[in-house]
Amino acid sequence: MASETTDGRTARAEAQRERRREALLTAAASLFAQNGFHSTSVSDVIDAADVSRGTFYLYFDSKDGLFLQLMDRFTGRIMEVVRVVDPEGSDPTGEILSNVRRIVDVVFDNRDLTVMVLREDIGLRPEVDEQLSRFYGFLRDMLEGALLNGARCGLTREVNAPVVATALIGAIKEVFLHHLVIAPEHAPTRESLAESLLDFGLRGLLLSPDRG
Amino acid sequence: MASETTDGRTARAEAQRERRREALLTAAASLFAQNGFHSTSVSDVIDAADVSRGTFYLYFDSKDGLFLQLMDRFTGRIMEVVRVVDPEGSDPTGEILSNVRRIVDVVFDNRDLTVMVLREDIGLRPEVDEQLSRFYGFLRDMLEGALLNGARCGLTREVNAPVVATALIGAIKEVFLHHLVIAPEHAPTRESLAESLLDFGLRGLLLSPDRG
Amino acid sequence: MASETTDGRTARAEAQRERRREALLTAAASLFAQNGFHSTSVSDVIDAADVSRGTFYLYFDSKDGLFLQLMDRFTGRIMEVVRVVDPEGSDPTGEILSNVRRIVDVVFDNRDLTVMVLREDIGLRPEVDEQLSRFYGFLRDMLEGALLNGARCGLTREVNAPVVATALIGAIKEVFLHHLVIAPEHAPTRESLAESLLDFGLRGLLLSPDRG
Amino acid sequence: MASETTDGRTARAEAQRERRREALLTAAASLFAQNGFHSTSVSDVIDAADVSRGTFYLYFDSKDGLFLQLMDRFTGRIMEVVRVVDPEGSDPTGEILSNVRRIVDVVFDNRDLTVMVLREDIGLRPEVDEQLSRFYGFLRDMLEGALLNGARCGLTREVNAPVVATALIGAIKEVFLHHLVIAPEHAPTRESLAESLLDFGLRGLLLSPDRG
DNA sequence: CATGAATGAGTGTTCATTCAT
DNA sequence: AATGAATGAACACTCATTCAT
Repeated sequence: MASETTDGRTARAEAQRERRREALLTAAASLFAQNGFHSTSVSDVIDAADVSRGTFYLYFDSKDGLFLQLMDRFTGRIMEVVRVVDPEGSDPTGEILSNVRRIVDVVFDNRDLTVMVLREDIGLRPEVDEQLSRFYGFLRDMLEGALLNGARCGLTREVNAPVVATALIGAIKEVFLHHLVIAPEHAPTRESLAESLLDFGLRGLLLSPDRG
Repeated sequence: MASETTDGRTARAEAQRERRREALLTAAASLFAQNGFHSTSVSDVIDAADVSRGTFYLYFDSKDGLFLQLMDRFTGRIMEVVRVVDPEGSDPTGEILSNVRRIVDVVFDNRDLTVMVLREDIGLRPEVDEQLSRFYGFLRDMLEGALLNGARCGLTREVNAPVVATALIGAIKEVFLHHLVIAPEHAPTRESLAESLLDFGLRGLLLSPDRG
Repeated sequence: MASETTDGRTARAEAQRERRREALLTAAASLFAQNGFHSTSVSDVIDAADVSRGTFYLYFDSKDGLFLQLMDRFTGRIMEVVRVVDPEGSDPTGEILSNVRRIVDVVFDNRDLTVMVLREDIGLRPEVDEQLSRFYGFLRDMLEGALLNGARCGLTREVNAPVVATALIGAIKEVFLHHLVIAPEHAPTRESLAESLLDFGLRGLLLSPDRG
Repeated sequence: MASETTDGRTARAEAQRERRREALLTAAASLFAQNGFHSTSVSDVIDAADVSRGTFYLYFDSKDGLFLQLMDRFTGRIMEVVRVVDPEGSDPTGEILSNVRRIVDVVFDNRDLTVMVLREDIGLRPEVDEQLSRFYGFLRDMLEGALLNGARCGLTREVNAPVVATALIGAIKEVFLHHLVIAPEHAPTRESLAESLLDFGLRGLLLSPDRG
């Protein structure tokens, strides 16, 4: 009985802890996305989450630590939904489209996280860098692999895979950033966005590749 | 004679001024590129330029003013070098390649400025925003115009011009950022970089455009 | 019990806060009185109050805000103590004397505040101005009203009320400033000061009013 | 001849010097009057006088030195026009009125200087203090003497001379300050101002001195 | 576990004064 | 004599982090 009560208490406390934690993360994501990391103070975050100053540091090591956890969430969710495409499978471009669609879904369902990460620059703080490098490295490897596979199977042209992979990542980032931050009022539907991205990436612009 | 002496003195003073100014701009560009705007203090800049605190404010209104001037330099140099492409001219893709080559030249000759600008986020400080918006707006207009013209002349496929223009800008930014910051040791030659960019942008990835 | 403990803690914390606050206000009043607003830096104040830099801004918005609060204290205490004089009452000059005595008391009990306010000039900082205007406006209205009432009842001569009210204020200010700052060693007693002020204000200098 | 030429040059140079000096003094008086000593920078002064930075320090030791010279001008002009009143002369109150009129004239003819001095507080900078003390001491002595003389001759009542002298000075200062700074639009004529001051000072407010 | 008062290093900026030309 | 570029100490203020309660 006593232990059950204690468990009950512990459970309630645990739930409370989780709620607080989530409140802080959500508030921070929103603020970081809206005003950037530097312009968001710990005060802003604890005010928005309605949590005391000291409590903040019970949940996170530092402002940087909070940011890293948020970034972790985002990169994790993206990496979860990206699947290796088998170029010799029955429908490789369909698989690519599925990947893009799933990414678009994660992005649209985590706007604040996305904007926050897209805004963060590489090369400034070591820990952030390390994580972002891992993330973009993962994406780049995925894309490079697909490009090489595609070329090997005669599906795609032979291209400078590292450059093109980087370019594709940049293209995707910019399109998302544009529609989430700069001109959110003109945001297309998820489906049309996914198709435009794919269309652009796969087919390029020339009417016939032989004319260039 | 007297006036010549005076002129000589004035000219020498003027030259000295210009040297100081340049020292400050160069030092600042390097620091902003390396550590970002927020992590670079005025103290860092004046230490690097070996100039006193007060002198800094003789040359620039504020830290923001300095940043804006640097950004101006970069955006100005890029915009100087981009020419409208006539899709009905004798060699439109050649003209595009020339544009890309000139941009690559400006970027490689102004690494610090490039990195500094590429790192700067839109949506945080109004004055910076305004200028960046103008810059990217200019690029986007240029690209959209080219896409529409190309489509009208039957040179390129009809695409969602705004999205594709945005994607192209992102692709270019990421490639530059990657080669200047993330993996400078793997930087390709200017020429191969220009060609890869063009190749990617114009031709896409699929072997035949009909296969998508 | 638990709540009592909590209350006790809260109360103790509250008292500590109030002590700090008072230390800052007192230190600042003394420094402002002695060296003036401009020559007193925030560093001076926090050194005198033995408080850290950040703590200062926990209690006051700004150096200006601190000054305004001090001014508020003084003007408030004076205005609390001034009563409208009924010229048709049984002893109007007695009531005036009471007012003067009460003012003298506030002044002598708040030397630093008095000196600080008397030294502050109108016409330089808007917020200070506003408050000083209200204060002197209050005094002027009081005096003008008394002069007009007095004249209506045949108690005083008809005078240029606005000018005379201003002159009386100046007279009082100068006398206080003189005795508090310039020659504090010759300071008369409160009583004799009050009487001299009144004597001067009410009766003027001529032996007989008919001789001027 | 040569010496005449030199003299001519010297004279011209001297005149030029004097003109510059005057330009600086005039500009400074205006700025000090309008914005106060602390809010007026050396830059403001040299801009207004159209003189270079270095030149300023050829004419004045420091910003403080400039202020002292201006104060000197004002106190000198006032002290020049104040004459000792002979209480046993044929028209002592007439002489007092003449004094007041002359002071009013100096004040109205040197508004900037007057405002500047009236705004300056005693007790902050030693050199300014010394001079202001001399000035107000002079006025006070003058007034105290007159009061004692007047009382001795049976012209005025016996009053607490030091207090009343101080009060009179304060009254005059406040009235001038009020009409020059706070409400210049309601400024009375010189004559009516002089009369109001005198009327107030000499006759006080009570209808009959016996009724108080 | 939760609190919020306290901290102090650090920020961008100003300005009276100096001095080489 | 005249200039104006250069100086650097000083300023008001911020904010991530700590810790006694």
